[in-house]
Amino acid sequence: MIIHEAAEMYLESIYVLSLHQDLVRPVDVAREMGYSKPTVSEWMAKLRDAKLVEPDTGTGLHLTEAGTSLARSVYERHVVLSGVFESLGVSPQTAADDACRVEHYISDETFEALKKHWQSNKKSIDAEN
Amino acid sequence: MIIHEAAEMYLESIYVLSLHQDLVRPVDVAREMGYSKPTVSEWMAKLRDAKLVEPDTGTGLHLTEAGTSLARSVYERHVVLSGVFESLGVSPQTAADDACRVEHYISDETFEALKKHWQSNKKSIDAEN
DNA sequence: GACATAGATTAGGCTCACCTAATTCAATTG
DNA sequence: CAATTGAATTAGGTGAGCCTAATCTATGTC
Repeated sequence: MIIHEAAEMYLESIYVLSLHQDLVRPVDVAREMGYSKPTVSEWMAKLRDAKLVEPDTGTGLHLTEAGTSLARSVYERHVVLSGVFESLGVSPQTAADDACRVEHYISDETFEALKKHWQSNKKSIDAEN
Repeated sequence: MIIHEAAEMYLESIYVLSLHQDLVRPVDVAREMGYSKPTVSEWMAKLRDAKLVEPDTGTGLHLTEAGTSLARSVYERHVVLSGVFESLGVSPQTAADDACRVEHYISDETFEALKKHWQSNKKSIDAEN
């Protein structure tokens, strides 16, 4: 399975929900993402086939190791990109919305460059205070 | 017609081709974008309906005023975003590829913030030399 | 133990943005 | 002027990613 924007969103959603609650069910993902339950159900099957979500255990959704690592890196992009945008003066809401789309489309090379730049920027701002 | 990524790409392609040649035909757009002629043909009809491309004049494709202004602003995003990425050390090819996708997904607010930052950065680099 | 309710899945359908194959149309050449 | 070639369009089709309606399953309540 080639991982596209949509798949990354489902993984990220499961991951983020799991940071706040210990039981993550398809219906929670559906609510969070604003999609119907059947849509989420289909996707969970695809993600299980792709070994990114554990086969049904009866205790909610669980990412596999591969799924976790993918979700984590998408989420890291989200955090860093929002941070970059906010540090340029963009409002938090807009920064988050834009990060949410851009996080799926940017290459590793560009992401790493932005991250590096942002981190050194943060350092120099921290140093000022 | 709500303008999506795809529509913006067709407009941008017509615009960019017209910078280099005086006759821009659907077949040129198809070659440039790597799509089939029927796909381009359909889209030209949609863009004509949306008053973004002039009704067939027999002298190739021409953007309307609205089409030109839209295409120009997408192209500006492309140029600025590539510039931002390259100024962070990203290779020109990757910077262009990423700009090509990101240009359609970023809000005005974030784009303007990036542009401003990039311009002031350029100035300070220029000042050093 | 029957019933209501919440969650999950199945079946079937829709739109979007692409495709190929076939056709039409116009210009160019033998 | 008939034949060829290149461009444009029409017709029909595909896959991705969503949807609703209906059904199945489990859980909690009287």
